[in-house]
Amino acid sequence: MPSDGAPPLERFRRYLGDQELPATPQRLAVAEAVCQAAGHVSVEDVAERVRERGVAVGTATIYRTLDLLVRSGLVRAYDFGEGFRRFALAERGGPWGRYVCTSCGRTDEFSNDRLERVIGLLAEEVAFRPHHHRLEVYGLCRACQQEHPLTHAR
Amino acid sequence: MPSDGAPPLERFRRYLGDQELPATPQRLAVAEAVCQAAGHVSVEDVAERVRERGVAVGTATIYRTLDLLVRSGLVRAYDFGEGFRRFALAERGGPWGRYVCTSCGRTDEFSNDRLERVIGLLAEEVAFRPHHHRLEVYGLCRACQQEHPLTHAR
DNA sequence: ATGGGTGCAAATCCTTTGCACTCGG
DNA sequence: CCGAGTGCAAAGGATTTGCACCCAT
Repeated sequence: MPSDGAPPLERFRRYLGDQELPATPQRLAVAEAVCQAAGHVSVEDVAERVRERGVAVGTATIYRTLDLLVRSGLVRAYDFGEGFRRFALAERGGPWGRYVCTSCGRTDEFSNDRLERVIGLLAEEVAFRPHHHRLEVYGLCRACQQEHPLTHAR
Repeated sequence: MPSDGAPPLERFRRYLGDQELPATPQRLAVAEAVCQAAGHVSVEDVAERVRERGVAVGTATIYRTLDLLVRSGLVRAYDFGEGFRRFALAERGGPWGRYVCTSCGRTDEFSNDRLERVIGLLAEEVAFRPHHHRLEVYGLCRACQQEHPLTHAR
């Protein structure tokens, strides 16, 4: 149910309406900040974006609104092991896989239909109904395969 | 290079030797606690296990030793979004996938050769050399598909 | 004696919570 | 006037760090 044809912000408005929650300027500003961001934003990123648009929103409200966005299914929370969470629009068809270089830390996103299909089939075998998934592949990126023979990162 | 035929503790000893680091009783106790644990242990779990064996180890040392274990490649750190990290032996052939029920929170581990092969092939296409990977599939477990039409969890 | 490892406690950092204030109805 | 949403600051938890102490070399 997280996705249909309407623009993200409109969907959020609708969600708020359904839940009998007021669509305050702060909530909309936070939602807009996350929706217009390219990748996975941190709470700090959101605060910065919101501030740039001239809207003052307290940290607590940002966290509370992100929670709403996640509950609404519009946004998804990620934990990349950085010690804090990131948030991103839960676009249907968006990338759900990442290559993480354990040497330089650089990451690259991807997604693949065949892989997705295999995952779905496997889930079906154990009667699990998948909603979405996330794959992290750790290893060495092209550049680091030649340099550093071995290094690690937090 | 994380895996060969030797028992885990022995490999850790070897790693410490290679790095010119002393194999102190605390380090070995922590390593043993993680190696003998069945699943993914938290720092608190480790502290408890170590204490049960009558060895006194400070929290800081547990964290420092876990860091060493991760660097050695023997142990892997996981972040299941619980707000703290878990650690587990990086066994070759161990499960690397998880079904996470977004309704009841229950998880189930798995791994699959075919899937692994597809992942390897995809990585090869972009010249990424995978070392290990982790797949998280979110959705509804068999039980929750019937009850709660929709619920969410942190 | 010397360098490193440890343990304790203080310090950090992200996130949540308590509470008084404000605004719209 | 009332209830909900906010912002601030304090609280909470996990993890890291500073520093004195202790041990093995």
